[in-house]
Amino acid sequence: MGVAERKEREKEVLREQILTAAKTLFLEKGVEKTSIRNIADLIEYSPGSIYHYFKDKDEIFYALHQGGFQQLMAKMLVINDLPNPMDRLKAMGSIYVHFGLENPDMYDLMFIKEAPLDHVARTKALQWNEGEATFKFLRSTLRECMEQGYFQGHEEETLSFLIWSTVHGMVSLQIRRRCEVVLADRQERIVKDGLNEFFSILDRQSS
Amino acid sequence: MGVAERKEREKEVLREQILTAAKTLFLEKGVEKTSIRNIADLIEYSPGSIYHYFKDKDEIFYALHQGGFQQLMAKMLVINDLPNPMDRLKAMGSIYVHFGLENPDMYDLMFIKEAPLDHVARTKALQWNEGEATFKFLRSTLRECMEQGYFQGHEEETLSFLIWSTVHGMVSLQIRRRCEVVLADRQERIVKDGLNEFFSILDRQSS
DNA sequence: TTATTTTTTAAACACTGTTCAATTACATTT
DNA sequence: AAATGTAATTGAACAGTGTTTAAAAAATAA
Repeated sequence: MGVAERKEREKEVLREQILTAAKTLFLEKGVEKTSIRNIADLIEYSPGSIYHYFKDKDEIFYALHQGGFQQLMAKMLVINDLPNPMDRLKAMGSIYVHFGLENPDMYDLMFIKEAPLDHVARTKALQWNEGEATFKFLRSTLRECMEQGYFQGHEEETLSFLIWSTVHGMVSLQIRRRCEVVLADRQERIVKDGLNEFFSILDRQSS
Repeated sequence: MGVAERKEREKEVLREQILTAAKTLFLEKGVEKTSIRNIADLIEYSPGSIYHYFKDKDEIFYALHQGGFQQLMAKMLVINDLPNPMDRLKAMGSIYVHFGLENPDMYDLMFIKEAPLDHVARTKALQWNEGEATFKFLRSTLRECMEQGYFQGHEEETLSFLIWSTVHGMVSLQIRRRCEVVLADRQERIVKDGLNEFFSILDRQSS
């Protein structure tokens, strides 16, 4: 009687096909220009059939953004090698910024676009788990830094938010093309240079 | 023979009507949900007529974003009262953040949305003048701070970008609903609290 | 008045996300 | 093997989008 299980698996296969097609199109054209009909064309199904696997377009891009968080988290895990928490904190910053610069569309979806958060808001009950897990990771690293005497007089959660904001700010200004304000020959390097300035400030935050 | 001038004025009046209608709709529904047909309905013209005054939708929202920069710049000018450049720098940060929190849709248009920069890119020759003027204002304030001994060992343009990124990061994470990661009762205050943590770090950057 | 230019319009084009009744495919029961 | 019931799939339709264009209307100039 394994037929129900088999059908369940087949359903999962098609769900993955939809996501793969969506990701392919999204990475070459962006979210807005990836239509349900485009996705349907690519997997050779009718547009309506997509709606048997996802309740709307936002849910598709929510699922893609989840994949992005898995990618980012996998990269983050290598910092566990570093014994010094301050080194870990800076490594997290580097990984985060590089992920954003190398995967601008995925970063955009994860941290700028409205679609994933719209989906979270509609399917109430849960919060934005993906962001929460990443933020907790930053918080715990910062806590260890504070235990070693860094950032005295600061509040852990607020300072975590401030640090996240700094790296997010740089990456998102770059992705959304607001770096035109700096000299043309600097635009390529401004985020990496900014990150190093940030590190030198962080280093000075010990007692 | 002032007829050409009169017609020029009349054309300008209608242009302003379009912008006023666009701003009204945009502030209550956002950019994406403000359609050319909506705007046309509001000013009681046909949709096609809009295109005699603006070459496309992006140009309309570019014009609105210009208005936002005028608003922000007007608020910024009051800092000239402060004699201490470090006070001015912090006041700029406060004004910037408060502007973003009080005018989230306009901030979004100015610093996050693609539309205005798409228009800048299409009408080549010029860069993003609005952003550039604001950035220069920050740079000159920071330069004065550095002349007074703050931020030694830092590079002016890069540090300006870093500071801008920090405040932009906080505001944009809030506007795009990524602040759900902090405790619910903190979400209202997290940006203002973060700004204060930032100020305390800035204060420590003197020799 | 006629001619010319400018402004305005309605219709069309090629799209979009989403819904839904009807059809097809498949598994279970008789 | 035939009939039944369920799940998957489809095509058409709905109500919208930005934009273009030929034609009409209005305003100005001759």
